[in-house]
Amino acid sequence: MFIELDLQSETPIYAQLVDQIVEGIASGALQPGDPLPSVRSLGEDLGINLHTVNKSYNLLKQEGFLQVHRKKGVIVQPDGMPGVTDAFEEKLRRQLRSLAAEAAVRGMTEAAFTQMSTSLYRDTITNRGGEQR
Amino acid sequence: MFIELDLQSETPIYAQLVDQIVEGIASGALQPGDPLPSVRSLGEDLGINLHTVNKSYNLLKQEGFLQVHRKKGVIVQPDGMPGVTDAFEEKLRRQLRSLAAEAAVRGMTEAAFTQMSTSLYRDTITNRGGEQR
Amino acid sequence: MFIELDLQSETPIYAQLVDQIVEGIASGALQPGDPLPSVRSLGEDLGINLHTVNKSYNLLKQEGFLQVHRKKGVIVQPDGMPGVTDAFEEKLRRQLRSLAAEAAVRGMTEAAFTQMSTSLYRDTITNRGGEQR
Amino acid sequence: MFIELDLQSETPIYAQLVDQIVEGIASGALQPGDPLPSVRSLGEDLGINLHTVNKSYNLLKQEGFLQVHRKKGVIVQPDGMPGVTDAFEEKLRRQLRSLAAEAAVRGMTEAAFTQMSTSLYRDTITNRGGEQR
DNA sequence: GTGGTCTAGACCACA
DNA sequence: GTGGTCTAGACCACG
Repeated sequence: MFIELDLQSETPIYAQLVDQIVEGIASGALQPGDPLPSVRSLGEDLGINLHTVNKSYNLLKQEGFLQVHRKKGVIVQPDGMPGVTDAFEEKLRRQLRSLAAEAAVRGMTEAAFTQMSTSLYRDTITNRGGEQR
Repeated sequence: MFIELDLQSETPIYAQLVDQIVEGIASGALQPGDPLPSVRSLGEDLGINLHTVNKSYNLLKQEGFLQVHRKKGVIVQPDGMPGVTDAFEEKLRRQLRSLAAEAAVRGMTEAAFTQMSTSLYRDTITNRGGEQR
Repeated sequence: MFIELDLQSETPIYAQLVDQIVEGIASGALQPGDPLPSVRSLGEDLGINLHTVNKSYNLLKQEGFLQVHRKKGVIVQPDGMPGVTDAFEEKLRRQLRSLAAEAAVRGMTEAAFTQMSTSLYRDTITNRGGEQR
Repeated sequence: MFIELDLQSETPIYAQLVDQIVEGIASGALQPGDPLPSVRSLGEDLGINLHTVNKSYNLLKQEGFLQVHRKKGVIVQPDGMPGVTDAFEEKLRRQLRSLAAEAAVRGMTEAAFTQMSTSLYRDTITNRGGEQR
């Protein structure tokens, strides 16, 4: 597994898990249709409570990133990922604004900020072979 | 006052306040040396408890954005804002990575993501006379 | 518990608690990785409010002496204590200078002052097996 | 005047003033019998409230470091400084213990700590020509 | 059950 | 009147 959790972090474990799975999909490490470990086995692997894993899976299902199949178990959404919803754009705006403001106050230039955003975007999709829409 | 809080939001009130003050500094609405309202009056204005305001002020003091002056009360840091610390860069990286990943998965292009980052950065510093690029 | 508070003292309770915990770590009574009581139980034990305990814990967390672990609760920093930071050296200097000055004015000799410093340093690390000199 | 105040400091202004005057006496800059500025003029010089100066002077009078003469005004104690009282020794112990503990935890050696104490003691009495009891 | 957050009301030191 | 401290009681997210 490519998942790393920081138990000292302020961000809840379930949220870290959600993030890492999304990053896994973005990078191509997880392809549409790919199966995910069962709640129980992943919980064991990571040394965390299975309720926590469950919470992450449920959130990702609600968002449309995962599907829960009665037979195949939990798999990565095979029928196309959800697009840019209003809710997401709103969240993106809010967080970017906050980060940009602090960056500006700390003297980070626009160029540096933009550069960082771009390079982090690129990093996340490294393994996808550029089949970017 | 230019501060707007969403009391229903899941992000803590004190964190929203912190953000808004930082954005105020970034935009130039709050200049170095400017006094901030007392915890009591701001709390009253915003309809929140003074302890909540206090928590925000203290966080900003720790970060070096505010000073508690024995005569002037709470003021915006007059002696130069803190630079880009390791801690901030780390936070920036972590959050940008997470946002970029979800954006990519949802089909937002690199150009769109970069564009959004840049424009939000610009928005935050509109009132500052562009003495930062 | 080895903690004694003087509720009548002019030094805030939370500061006394901070001191005592640091002394506990120095003496070896608290080892890296050791769990601390929950804010509730310690508060009850000491007859103080849990928020006061919380404040102490948070200060110690900021300084890097404690960690808030999502599974183990609050524990003594297991990954190496913070070193001699500029801020600490500054504080040390300021306080020692003040104490030394008053001691000198009151006729305490350099030898007596030095002797007292040394012996108090030794006292604090008695139980640590001398792996620090 | 050799007095410097830090209005951003956590230590109250009156306490800083007390400290600096004691250090002045320790260093010999203020000799027994020397007059101190009036409450009013010192307050003006330092840009602080005269009540604050008053508080400092009163504390120092209580401790026996100053005398208030009806004619000469405020002067440095000419009839011998107060010795090492129980209260002072207690205060000294408490603060040194606290500092020593934190120093030890941060990895400062006994030698370094002792060295620092000694050198700060020496610094305070530099200008006194060694007429140390 | 844990820490985090928020509210509320009170006292005090400080300036 | 200001911030700092302490107490108290409540709700919530987390695991």
